[in-house]
Amino acid sequence: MSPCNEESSSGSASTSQSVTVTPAEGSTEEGPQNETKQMNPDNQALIPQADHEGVNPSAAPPEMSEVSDRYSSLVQLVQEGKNASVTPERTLLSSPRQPPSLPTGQGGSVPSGKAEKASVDGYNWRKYGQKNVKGNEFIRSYYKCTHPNCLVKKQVERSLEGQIIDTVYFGQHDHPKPQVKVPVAIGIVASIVEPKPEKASPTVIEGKRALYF
DNA sequence: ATCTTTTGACCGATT
DNA sequence: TAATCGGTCAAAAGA
Repeated sequence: MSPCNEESSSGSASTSQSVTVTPAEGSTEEGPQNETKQMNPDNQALIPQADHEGVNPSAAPPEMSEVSDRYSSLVQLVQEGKNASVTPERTLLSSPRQPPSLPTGQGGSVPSGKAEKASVDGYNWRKYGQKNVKGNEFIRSYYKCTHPNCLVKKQVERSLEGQIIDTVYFGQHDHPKPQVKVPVAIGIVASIVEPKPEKASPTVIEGKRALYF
């Protein structure tokens, strides 16, 4: 019954994924250095952007060799034509010196306690795993959206210092952001639920694949 | 009582 | 074929 049946008890990530670089969702407040890579895990979540192949980052420039190997792998998968319905969205908070004091989770490593139930992206996440990757250089945390019918996942990669290196979203939410009760004063500054077309319009920004590092 | 985080183990993919 | 890496599961503990 669980909507998240994509991962059958056997490990291994769903392989289908297409790279679509989109503007960071929370970038509104995160800053210009954010990047959001989003990929769609497997089934629904994303609208097949068949017509977007033209802008597919698969055109990854050779110079991008500096890009994280993971991203390269993703691009590779896409190029191989694995599945065109995945949209990886990476949010790079890699500002080399992002003070670990952002509102929730995203900005600051939360070593313990509720990490980022409602992160800057406005959704609720549940952590289901953590791994040291890239030679223990980074700690990658795995989150799932807690919404009943939402298959969206995200990976948050942190450095050993706790700084967020990047955030990768898998899939798109097909539900509105959970209503967050905020003081009116704050509500004025930040509208929680924006009319932003979450999935209706797949923001595909090709030129934005610039990945940092 | 419920939900989330933590952590080790398992399994598949890749090299 | 074996080793390594990466992603997820599941039990336990804490809030």
